[in-house]
This record gives sequence, structure tokens and C-alpha cells, in this order.
Amino acid sequence: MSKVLIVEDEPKLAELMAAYLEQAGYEHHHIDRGDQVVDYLKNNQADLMLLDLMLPGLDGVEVCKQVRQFSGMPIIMVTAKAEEIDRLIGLEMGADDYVCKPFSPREIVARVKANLRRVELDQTEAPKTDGFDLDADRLRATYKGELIDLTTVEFQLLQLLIKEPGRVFGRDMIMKSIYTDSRVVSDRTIDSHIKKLRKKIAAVAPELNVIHSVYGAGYRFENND
Amino acid sequence: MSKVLIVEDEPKLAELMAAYLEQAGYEHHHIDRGDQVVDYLKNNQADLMLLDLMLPGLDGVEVCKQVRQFSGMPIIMVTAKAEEIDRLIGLEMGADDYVCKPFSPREIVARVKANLRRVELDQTEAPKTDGFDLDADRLRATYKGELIDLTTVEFQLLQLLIKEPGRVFGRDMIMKSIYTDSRVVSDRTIDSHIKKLRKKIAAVAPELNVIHSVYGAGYRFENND
DNA sequence: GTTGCTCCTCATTATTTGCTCACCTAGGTA
DNA sequence: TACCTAGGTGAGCAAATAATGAGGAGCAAC
Repeated sequence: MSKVLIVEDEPKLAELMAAYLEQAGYEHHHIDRGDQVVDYLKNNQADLMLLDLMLPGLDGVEVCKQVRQFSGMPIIMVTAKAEEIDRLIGLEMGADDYVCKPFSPREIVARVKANLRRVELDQTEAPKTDGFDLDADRLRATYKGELIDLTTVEFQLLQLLIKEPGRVFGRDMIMKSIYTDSRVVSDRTIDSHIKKLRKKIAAVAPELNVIHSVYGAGYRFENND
Repeated sequence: MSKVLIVEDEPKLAELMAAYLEQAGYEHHHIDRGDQVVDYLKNNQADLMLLDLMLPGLDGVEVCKQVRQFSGMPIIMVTAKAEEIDRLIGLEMGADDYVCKPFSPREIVARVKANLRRVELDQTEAPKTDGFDLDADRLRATYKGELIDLTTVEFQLLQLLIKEPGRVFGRDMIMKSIYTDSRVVSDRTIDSHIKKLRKKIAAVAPELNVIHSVYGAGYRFENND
């Protein structure tokens, strides 16, 4: 089940969005200040963000830019004036879609759905990172054509890390991402999977050292040493 | 670099599409009337067409039909109402894909990308079935000329798997595909059919091992070990 | 009804994967 | 240095999943 992050300072509006999203079967979380978004995303998983333009704390455009530095998640901007949109497009600040107030709740849901569908499409497409090639349809990973035989969890793990090279993923976040149910496992379990993943990658490309651990924080995928 | 033809009468929308396609590295050309499309394509090259349904001059459906008479290029229909899509599919007018308004700009790009990729794949990659030959009309399967005597379910199963070699099919998907009615069967039933299928294939070609199980995910057809 | 065929299910066994524990190593810090 | 916390690792167990064999239900032809 996908999770939507609502960033909106008007409580009534946020509530309305939340209600409709819930009805459509999405999870949601609400933040009413711009300056808390990045922090939240660093520690929690979310599949899409509805981002109001006018925000206390930090402006929507700025939030968008900052989030874009570490995440490619779909961002839908919500703005009061239609004319703003033209300006926003010009700015190329990295949003995926735009909705004007006043909007119908169902329009929001439709946009959310459309954007999440796109992401799913993207994921089945094989993302290529420096010789690595992950194909979700085939549950198959290769490095420069050579097959890396991974289990389901290992594949998901690699997929998560490789999706945003350089970004540090904490163990909590990794667990939340891999176990959609509320299963609780030990931190060491993640380590264990990382170990196996490293081993299997090393079997194919011994000279490579792509999974880095970040002391006190988590793990990161990065190719250049 | 691929070139996209945008056929859309609403200038704002066309501009938005163009902006995103350009950013994604595609060339584009814009036409705002249906009756100019055929003429344009006769004299200019384009790799894909985004075609609005409601058009002045000539209706989108009609444009699609006419273009199909001389070109197999990917055509993505853009329509305002989701319900229209059902009707369009029924018409079999030859489009490759459909996008509903409101769409996200990036969804358009994703669809364009996916469709162009498919064409490229078609051109380069012939489906590898290495000696297997399925005749759906006669429900008859052969391997290098030798008959494999399959029941209906077994045949459908093999057909599904072989259609996309390498792809992992989950049991849910297999069931949905084989049982078009809403019959519910146990997961183990699929296993059972897989077993029989393997046995029958082995009877004809013992050295072959083409149906692989993927732990936790499903089954996959693959010839090369 | 009986026969023969196909399809489905259940129970059992075999296999694979995932998780944790305990212990060890390495990084950070006073 | 000495200490503390975080990460790495191998072994072993538990859980999840798959393969298999036997048997029953449904159905059409006779």
C-alpha cells in the first residue's frame, strides 16, 4: 500500500485530502511546516508528496529543491493561483505535477494515482547505474551482463539502495521499505542481508566496493570510491 | 534522438507536453488540427504520436485509422474521460496506449519512453523459444517437431510463460490469466500443473530444463541455463 | 451407470530462505 | 591508551515455500 505525505498548513484542507486518500486506499502522513519535511523523509518512507506552495517555515519551492537532492519521489505541487503554474514550470524546480486550488478532492486522488502508476512503470523499466542493471519483472540483477543471483529480499535491498545512489538509508527505513507489514526484525538482520549482498556482488566483480556503511547512520550505494 | 508528434488543440496542454518531452531529450512537433496529420507524416519523419481524441478538422479516431493504413508507429491516445477508453479499446482502432486527462506531465514522458522502448525491442529482439512451437488454434505444442500432448490448462500455462521468456509470473497472475472467470483455486494447483508440464516436456526433451521456479515469486520460462 | 479424462486438493517431504545469537573487529571519543 | 558503541561474520535454527504422490470431484461420451 502506497503512502502519501501531505504538506499543507491549512488544517481543514489537509484533513479533506487525507479523508479522500484514505478512502482510495492510501496511507498518509500530515506535516504543516515546510522545514520539517526533509527531516521526516530522512527517517520515514513515503511514496509521493503533495506539497503546498505557501508554507510556514520553508517555502514549497525550496522544500521541493531540497527533497530533489536525495529523492526522485513524485511531487505534486498544490497552488492557489493558476497563473503560478506557468512560473513554476519555468523554474524547473523538479515537481512532477501541479494542481490548482480550488481543486476537487477527486482530482487530487486522480493525480496521485496517475503519478504512482508512472513510478510503477518506471520501476519495471530497468534502471541502469554504472553497469548494474535491475529488472523487477525478471527479478534479475546483472553487472555488465553477468548475472547476480539474488534472493527476493536481497534484490529489494539492492533496488532500494541503487534507486538513489549516494543517499544514506537508515536501517529503520530499510526495514519499513522491505517489510510492508509491520513486522519487527533485529537491526542485525539488515546487516546480515547486506553481508550476503556484498558477497554476491563481490563474486561477480571483486574489484568493486559499492555498498558503503555509514557509521551510525546506515548504508549507501556508491560506485566511485 | 526520437521525435514525437503532438496532436492537440489546447495550446497550454501542448506546450506543457512539449516542455517535458524536451527536457527528457525528445524532439517534438506540434499540430493542432486533425486533418493536417496525415499530410505532415507523409512528408516528415516521426517516431511516435501523442493524439488527442477531440480535435478540430478531423476526429482523433479517424486520424488514427488513416495513419494506421501506412504506418505502424506507436500511437498514444489522449482522452479526457476514463470511460472513453473502454469504448476505444472496443473499436480496435489501432492505438498502442492510452492516457487519461488529467495526466501528470511525467506520466506522458514515461509512456512515450515505454512505447519507444518496446518498438526498439521488437526490432532487435526476436522472442527466443528455441524449438518450441505453440499453435493456439489447435491447442497443440511441439518441440523440434515432436508433439507434446498437453491438456488445455497445461497449454495455456506454457503459452503464458513462453510469451515472455525470463519474466517471472506470480501464481496470482497465472491464475488470473488462466481463469478468466472469478474462480478461486489453491496456489498448490498451479504447482501441480507445473509439475505435469515439466514431466511432459521432459518426456520429449529430457536434457531440457526450461521451467524454473523462483522462490517466493513464481515461475519463469528460460531455455539457456 | 460406467469409463476415461482432466483438473483440483490435501498431506508429506524436501528445499530454500530469513532471522537471530554470540562473538569478533573497527570506528569514534575522552 | 582505554573504553564504548556500531558494524561484520559464521553457525544454527525456524519459518516459508516448493515438489511430489495419492486421491477425489466434475464432466462428457458411450
